[in-house]
Order: sequence, then C-alpha cells, then structure tokens
Amino acid sequence: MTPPIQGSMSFQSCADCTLDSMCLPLNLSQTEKVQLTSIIKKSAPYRRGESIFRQGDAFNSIYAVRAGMVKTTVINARGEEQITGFYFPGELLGLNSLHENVYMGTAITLETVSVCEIPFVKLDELSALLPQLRRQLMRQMSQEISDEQNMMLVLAKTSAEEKLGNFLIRLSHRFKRLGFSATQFRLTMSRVDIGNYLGLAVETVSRTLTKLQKRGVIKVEGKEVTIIDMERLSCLNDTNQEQFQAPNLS
Amino acid sequence: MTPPIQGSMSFQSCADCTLDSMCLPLNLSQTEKVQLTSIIKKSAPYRRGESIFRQGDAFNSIYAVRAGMVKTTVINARGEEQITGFYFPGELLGLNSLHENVYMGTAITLETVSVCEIPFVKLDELSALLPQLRRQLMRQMSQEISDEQNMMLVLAKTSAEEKLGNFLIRLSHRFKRLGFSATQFRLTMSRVDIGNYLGLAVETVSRTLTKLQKRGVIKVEGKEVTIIDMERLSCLNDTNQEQFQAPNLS
DNA sequence: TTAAATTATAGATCTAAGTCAATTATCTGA
DNA sequence: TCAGATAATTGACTTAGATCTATAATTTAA
Repeated sequence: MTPPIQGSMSFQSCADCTLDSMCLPLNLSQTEKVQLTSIIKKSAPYRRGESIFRQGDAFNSIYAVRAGMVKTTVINARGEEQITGFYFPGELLGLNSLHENVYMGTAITLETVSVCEIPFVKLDELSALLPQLRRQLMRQMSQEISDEQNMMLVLAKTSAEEKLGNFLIRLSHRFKRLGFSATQFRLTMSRVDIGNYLGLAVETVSRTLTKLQKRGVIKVEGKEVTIIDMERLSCLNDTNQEQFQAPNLS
Repeated sequence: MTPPIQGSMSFQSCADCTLDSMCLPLNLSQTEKVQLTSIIKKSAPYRRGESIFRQGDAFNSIYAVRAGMVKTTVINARGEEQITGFYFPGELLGLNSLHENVYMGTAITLETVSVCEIPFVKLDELSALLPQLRRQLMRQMSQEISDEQNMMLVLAKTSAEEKLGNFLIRLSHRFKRLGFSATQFRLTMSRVDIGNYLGLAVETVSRTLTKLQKRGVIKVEGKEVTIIDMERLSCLNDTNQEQFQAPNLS
C-alpha cells in the first residue's frame, strides 16, 4: 500500500499543476506553460529510498519535485555521507550541479516521490525566449543561495536547541506554503537524518526534542510534531532559555 | 598611501580585463564583451571598511569584484553580525538578493576594492541575447550554491582544526586562481572575522593556528601564512591527528 | 501475530571548544 | 615617532554536546 501522492496525480501540463505558482511556471502565460511542458520528461514515481540521481553522474537535467520529499546528500572529506538539504514539492533539485556538468550530490526520496525532469539544455534555450521563465529560474537559484546562507548561520552560531527550533520552523513554513498545517506535521526524515543535517548527534536530537516538549514548546509523538508555541520556538536563544527555567521563588 | 590595486587599474572594457576568464565574460566574443561592457557602471574604488551595499537596500545591481577582497555579512536571529562569505576578484556579489529585490546582506570591503556594477535588469535582458553570458551567470550561481553547501558540511561536521584547514585551503585555491602563490599569502581578514565565519571563538582560531604551526603544517606570522604541508592541511581529520602526535617510543 | 531489525530515548562520562581574564603585539593617526 | 586603540595570543576554568552503553519503542517482514 503506497502512500497517497500529494499534488496532481497524473501529470498533464504545468497549466494543470497545482504547484505552478511556486515552481518554474510562475507568471507564465498559458501558451508559455505549454512550451515549458513540452520539454519536461515524465517518469514513474520513485519509491521510498530510491535515488533520482547520484553524485558523479553526468548532469543533464534539473528536477522539480512534484510530490513527496527528497533529501540530497554528498560524501564529505571524511568519506561520510552528509545531508545537504531536504526538498519539498515545487522545489528544484540539481541547481548546484550545472557548473560542472556532473551531479554534485545524490538525491534520495524519503517517501513515494514524483518529479518533473527538465533537461537543462532545453530549459536554457527556452529561457532565452521566455523572460518570466528565465527570471523565475534565477529567482529560485537566488533563493537557494539565500537559504543556504541562512543554514550556514544556523550551523555556525547556534545551540542544539536553536538548530532544532529553526529546523522545525522552516519545515512549518514549507508545509504551510503547500497548504498543509503549519503547526502539526509528520517528520518525513529520521532522527539520524535530522542530526546529520544539523550537525548534531542523534542522541542530542532526541534529548532536545524531549526538552522542548517538557517546556511546552512542542509536542512530539514519534514522527508527529505539533508546534504549541511558535513564538518561543522561533527564538530559542540563550536569553530566552533563562526565562523558561523554574524561577527560584523566595 | 593606498595599497596597490590588483588587476586592471583603469577600467576600459571587459575585453581588456585580466579577470575576464573567471568572470561573466567567459566565452564571450569581442563584440559580446563590448555589449556587456556597455551596461556596466564604473565607480571610484572603495576604501577599506566601506560598504558596497547594505542589507535591506533596494536591489538593483550585482557587483563583480575587480580588485581587493570583500566580506558579506548578515544580521542573524540574535541580532549579531555574522559573516556569510569572503569574495575575491572575479566573483559576483549580490546573487543571493535577486529573488527579493532587496539586498539580503551587507558587502564590506576588507581593503581597497574596485568593483563593476552590473544593473540586473539590463544583465537579464542581455542574457536573453547572449547564450554564453546566460550560461556563465547560471554557472556562477550554481557554483555559489555548491560552495555554500560545501561550507555547510564544514560547519556541521568538522573540528576547529578541520575548519581552519579547509578555510586556508580554499583561500589558497583562490589566490592561485588569481595567479598568486598558493602557499604563501596574507590573511586580509582579522582573526575575529575568521572565527565569526567559521563559527569559532577568536581564541580557538588563535590556538588552532598556533597548534598547526607547532606541528609544522603551516607557518604563521601575524597575517602572513605559509602552507608548509598542503597534504596534511587538507586532511586534518581525527584519524590523521593521531599519526602526528609524538609517538610513545618504548 | 510475532520475531527480528531498525529507530528512538535515556543515563553516565568525557572532551573540544567556549568563556573569562590578563598580557603582548600590531596598527593607526596626530 | 609615539600614544592610544585595536588585534592577537595565552592560560585557567566551565560547559554543551559527543560518545559509549543500555533499554525501550516502532517498523518491517514473514
């Protein structure tokens, strides 16, 4: 029994896709959407754990996630697998790879996933003709640079609590954008994946989630997370922590 | 007495620029370079510590660094200033900002710097006409995504030693690319800046540099750094550290 | 439905790096 | 050229989070 696929089940055209406004077709006319559709390759959905492309493969296409969540990983200097990102529907995979003509990482599905394969050479040619397509592609790349800088800040500067808080907030935003609840959702990825991504030991991820739950900021039941106090979750810095500790009443 | 400016002193055209092969004009014909030159705005060099643009300013242009080094900073969730990157000649500033029409960070010169201001709307239009320009812009964005992912790995996974090793190696590569020595160079930025960028306390930066020097991997004299053992510097992981400790001969 | 495998939690201990404090070196500008 | 300011180093101490170990809770498969 495969889980239901979010979004449009049978792909016809970008014109019919519910994700068009958060993907490459943004601001395209109907005709232009048809043009874009014409270069897209359809494929059967991937099952959980399959790879869409692998590090070192020849780069030919970027992929728009249509349904399901994907993680990207690279092998780091130590030879360990390291997660570089989680991708939601409407987001583009492979933008980090077009400068080398080789995929710079591996994309692995976390659940049943369907994607739109977009051959890059054709996309490039089409983008010369369609200013809105060109700009949206640039915007999505720019957004990714921005997101990653934000992630760098989190990794460089913050405590385990802040890292996890920020992580949950970002998931929340993305679920909301897709029309799901911003306060209650299922962590598609394992605790190991979360720890790997945030640079924390699994044990720290567990402990920190438990701690946040005890403080009444979130509720955790296995993979189900409920954000109870969004405000506090979004500012878990040192100053704030103090105010939540039991005051020494005298 | 201002320090000498690297690269072409008085800007005439991309066609005359020594950095053309590592900047936007890559693969452009002479005519195309002239077209690109025509949209570039020249400005007086910036002095050390000046800002080229500031976080929150309206985004209009990206900037190609022509001479000198620039750092970019953002204000993080805690209200602290955090360095997001160091930029060398030939690299582009502002690529993270075009999706919001607002600069997502502040660019501050670390020494005398000159830049080429490239109004983005014009660049976008020109990129429709010049496939090589379009592709090079994409490649440079893709490269930046890649670089930042690499930085995320470093921040998430590695010890102070590895962070500094990686940092020095990356500086080395970039100096080499510009035709300078790969093994001996001057750290343009302060120890505080390095610590801020790598997520380390200044004291840790100092101590770690000293430690690497004692092990004979590098030589440090104030801001001058010499890489003595590139091989060891590039693989300062836990396994390697052991082999460099004084063996207990019995 | 249950057994095996995987994943998550929890406790005890250790350590790398942060913080605090003091000193020394290096700039910078009058 | 020198005084004050800024930057870098060093030492002592503390701590957040890693590691190691064990146990509990889910999944998965059969």
